[in-house]
Amino acid sequence: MSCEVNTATALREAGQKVTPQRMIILSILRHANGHVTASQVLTEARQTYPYVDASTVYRTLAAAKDLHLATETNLGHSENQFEWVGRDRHHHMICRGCGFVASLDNGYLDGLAAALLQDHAFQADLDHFALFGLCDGCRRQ
Amino acid sequence: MSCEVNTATALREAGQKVTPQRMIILSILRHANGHVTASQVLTEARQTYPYVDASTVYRTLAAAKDLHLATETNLGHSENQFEWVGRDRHHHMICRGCGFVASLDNGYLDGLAAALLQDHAFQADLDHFALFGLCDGCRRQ
DNA sequence: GATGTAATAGCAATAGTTTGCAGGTGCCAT
DNA sequence: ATGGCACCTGCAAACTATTGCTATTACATC
Repeated sequence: MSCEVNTATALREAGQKVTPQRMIILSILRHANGHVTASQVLTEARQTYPYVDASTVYRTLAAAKDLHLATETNLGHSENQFEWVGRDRHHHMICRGCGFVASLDNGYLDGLAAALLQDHAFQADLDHFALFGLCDGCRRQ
Repeated sequence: MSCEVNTATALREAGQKVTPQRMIILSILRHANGHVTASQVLTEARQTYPYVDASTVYRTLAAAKDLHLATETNLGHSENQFEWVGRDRHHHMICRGCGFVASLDNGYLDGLAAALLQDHAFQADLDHFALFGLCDGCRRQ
């Protein structure tokens, strides 16, 4: 089963429709291999299908986020970053001193998710977190 | 020592300047007792000092965030929420189904912060987190 | 294959946020 | 008290994101 079919099925199962625009947008996201901004997605989508609107990109990305197909993260810039949720769930540590971004394994938040579910019956979406702070170098200063 | 003096000292120690606008903005934030949006701060600030600009509010709030005097959080609406960092640090669980917001004690993230510091020498700012997910009611549906 | 319905796309308007710049101001050192 | 410098402010413009509306389209059902 190709990934396109997966995407389409996920949309349909949520009672949403599969449209060319959505498939283009989500395909771009999936093949981006990393973070992309909404405007990057828009620019690229228009190369295939010139009349894609920005609002469609935002709405599609928001829908994908709700379905856990994608994540939206503010990495400290003005534009939010979107990323396909693949097999390698991870988080980010972002140094507020030097801007350095490091990845963080999912395991660190598993315990938190379990505790929230047990104590508060709250099922947290801990797909992709941006943790701001200070890296070793900046902390010593 | 009054809180105004604390605020002014914190600014100065960071090499920043104490101006009327900044003191008004931060005073509003401090006495808001909860979340406020940038535009609420702006509106209120103008009652004291009519020519405060929105950009000044944003810049001041960003500066306060860097100094850990305030937090900025996206609670799922289009406007970000700002809050004074007082003694009662807390986090939020936000249901993506019904929008319900619940508070979460700081303790849940202490372990995470300690682990990050030990394993990655990264000092995370876990002042105020927004955790999205599903509440008990919405999860059962 | 035709049909009805609910969801989506595009457009335009609006809202929220950030940035560049020129002039003004706080504050440290003298 | 004064001078100088770095920082801050307000303005305007650019940019990012959201929303209402109408026409269109996907797709389940017949």
